[in-house]
Amino acid sequence: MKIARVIVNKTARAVDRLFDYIVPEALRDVLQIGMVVNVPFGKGNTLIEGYVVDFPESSNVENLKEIASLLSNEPLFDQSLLDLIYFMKKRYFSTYLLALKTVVPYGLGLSTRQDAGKLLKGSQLAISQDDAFDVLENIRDKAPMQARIIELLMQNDFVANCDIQMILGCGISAIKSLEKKGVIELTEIEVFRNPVDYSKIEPTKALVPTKEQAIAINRIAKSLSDFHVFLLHGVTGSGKTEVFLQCIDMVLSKGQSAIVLVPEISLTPQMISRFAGRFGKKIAVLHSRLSLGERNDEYKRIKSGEAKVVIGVRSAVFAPVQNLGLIVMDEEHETSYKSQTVPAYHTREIAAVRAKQSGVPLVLASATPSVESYYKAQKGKYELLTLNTRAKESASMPNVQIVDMRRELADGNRSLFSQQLANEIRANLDAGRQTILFLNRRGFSTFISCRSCGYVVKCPRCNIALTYHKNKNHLTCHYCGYTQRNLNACPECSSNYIKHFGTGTQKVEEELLALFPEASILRMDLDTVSAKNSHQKILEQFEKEKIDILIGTQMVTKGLDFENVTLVGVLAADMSLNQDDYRANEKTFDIITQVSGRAGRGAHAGRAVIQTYMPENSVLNLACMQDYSAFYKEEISLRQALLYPPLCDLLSIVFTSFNENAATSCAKQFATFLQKEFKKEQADILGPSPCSFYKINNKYRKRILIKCKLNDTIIRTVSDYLARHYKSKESKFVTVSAETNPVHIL
DNA sequence: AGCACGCCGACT
DNA sequence: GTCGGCGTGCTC
Repeated sequence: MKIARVIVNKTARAVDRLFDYIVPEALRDVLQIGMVVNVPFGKGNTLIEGYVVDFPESSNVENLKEIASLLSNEPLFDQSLLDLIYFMKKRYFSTYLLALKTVVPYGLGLSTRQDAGKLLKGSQLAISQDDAFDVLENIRDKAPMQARIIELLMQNDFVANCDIQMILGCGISAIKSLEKKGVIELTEIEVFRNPVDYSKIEPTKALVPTKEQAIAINRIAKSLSDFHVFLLHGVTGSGKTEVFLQCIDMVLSKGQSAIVLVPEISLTPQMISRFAGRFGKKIAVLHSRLSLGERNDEYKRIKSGEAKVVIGVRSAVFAPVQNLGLIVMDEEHETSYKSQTVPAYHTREIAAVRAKQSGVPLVLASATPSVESYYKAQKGKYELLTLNTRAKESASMPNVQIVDMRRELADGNRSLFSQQLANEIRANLDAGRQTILFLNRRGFSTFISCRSCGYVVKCPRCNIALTYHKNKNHLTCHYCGYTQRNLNACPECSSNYIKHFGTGTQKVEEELLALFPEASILRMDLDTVSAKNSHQKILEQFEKEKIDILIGTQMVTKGLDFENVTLVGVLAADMSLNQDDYRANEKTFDIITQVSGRAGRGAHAGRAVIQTYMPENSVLNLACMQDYSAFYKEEISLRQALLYPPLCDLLSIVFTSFNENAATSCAKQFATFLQKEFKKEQADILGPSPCSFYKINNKYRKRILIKCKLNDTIIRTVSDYLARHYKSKESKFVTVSAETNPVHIL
């Protein structure tokens, strides 16, 4: 009797196990690991999807049920991706199913179709998720196909009509009748069609490498058939991309494939055309704006071996390439490489596992490497390759000045702009050059406070200061969306001195317009970058329409390369320096370096002005001098002294509950248990303490933070606890989640 | 997650 | 006496 072991398509942690089924006679020779089957499950023997992971000799379970049918002709994953699924389940405290769905995105096994045209017609829900649940219950029996369409739309905001028909095998009529009922609405959206427009691509040839580039290329070339991690540390403009291109070329000539990982924000048409120019139609592009059908098409091209160079964001690290020969990870320090949902994997770790599996090199690259990676390079775990000079000789490093804002205040200047920055902006306007103004901290909100009694207007659900939106004159909670009317008088002391406070990009824009009424100004922040492609459009507008000043948040720091920008202003460096996060220094160094690297890319000398209330701060000063290794030395000794990563791992365990006491007692119990359990381990157990955002959507959140070197014992102890918790009654009131090395400790 | 079993209150 | 509420427990 042949037995298949499967992961079942049930999200609950209670069924996070492998299940055995009898393989029917007809499938005995057909069934392979990675295939999708229908299996009877539970008391009602309802059919659900199962994913084959093993063919065990025997099973401990009696009365096995039989697989009902085969759903896919070819496997969704192979043994090495399966190993990755197991690795992720363990390392990131995930379930089998969530790990599987991360490695193998939805719909992969299904047939694909070609679609042409720039506008794609599709459907999206016209009702709320909650209402959708109600509708779902009402029509599930009467119109099962419509129910499945609603389910699909509840998981994906927008799905193209043709994709719905392809995935569910339905006709247009089911979609139309949902539209008639008002459950969905059909709209046309512009999608990133055929990711690459080859008609506009000019083929390019390899450039002659600089001395430093040649050394790096040769060194990587020598390790092409070994697992080896390189850290390519190259100053901005030093030509890292050319190094990748030439290494990939060598990989291709060996008949192998390469994966190139980039942060979402760097995956611009310019970036893509650079690879397309060199490798033509051998490239595949994977990013979040592809339609389901397009993603399927790209996966198919990758799987078949037609596409040999995969360029993509975080999730592209799972691309099912044939005969992997190299993985490149650009801007390796970027925090967007860390997933924020379960399994909260770090792309760098996954890339290392895959490179090791295939016995090929991994190249990490950055102008400001993460302290973790540089530490590993210092310890000899990674090999450091350095590019110190800019590839274009004409481009010089910018002149950076730090301005003391305390002095400005003492001199009676209470505006957001120091005298010096104002003068520089004026000079730039007169010279017809462009300026970028950078306000750290995304969405640093204009909160409302009373200057008479100190009362701050907060969200009644989340206890977070509400953000003032001037154009609508209302207050909004950026966590749960709670919105209320603006206040004229303080609810505490009735004073009229209740005003908005703090600095947002809107405020900067206002003050700037008052100072320079003739200047054309463009703002780029979360409010203006909401529509699809808008980020790119704003940048194009800035470049083409010769806008004088661009004001923005983090978004303006990346990938801008405009010849005519000769001045960059950082309005309040202190905001990022004073964040409550152990990486505040690292983030600040990164941002200031990137920002000052933006100026002076062309023939004209660039200037940067950094405004701060702590002008003597060494992080700021080292960033201005672009002295990474001095910064690293300082920072690593700090991390050493306080025991922070990379000298240990941080394990965050969050307890969430509607019942405050339940969250607290559950967290306390676990903390006590861990204290006992980890006596032999070198582990610091902090808390339980309230999360920085203690109350979100009426749920209370307590956290235990474990500082330790993650090892198998610690991982097992925590995941055993999670498993036990989800079997107990307590799990009904308290949800527990664990995350390794979170990016934000909120 | 779903589904069945089972043990209590309100009905023809 | 029975119908149905949802608390409890299991799923190869």
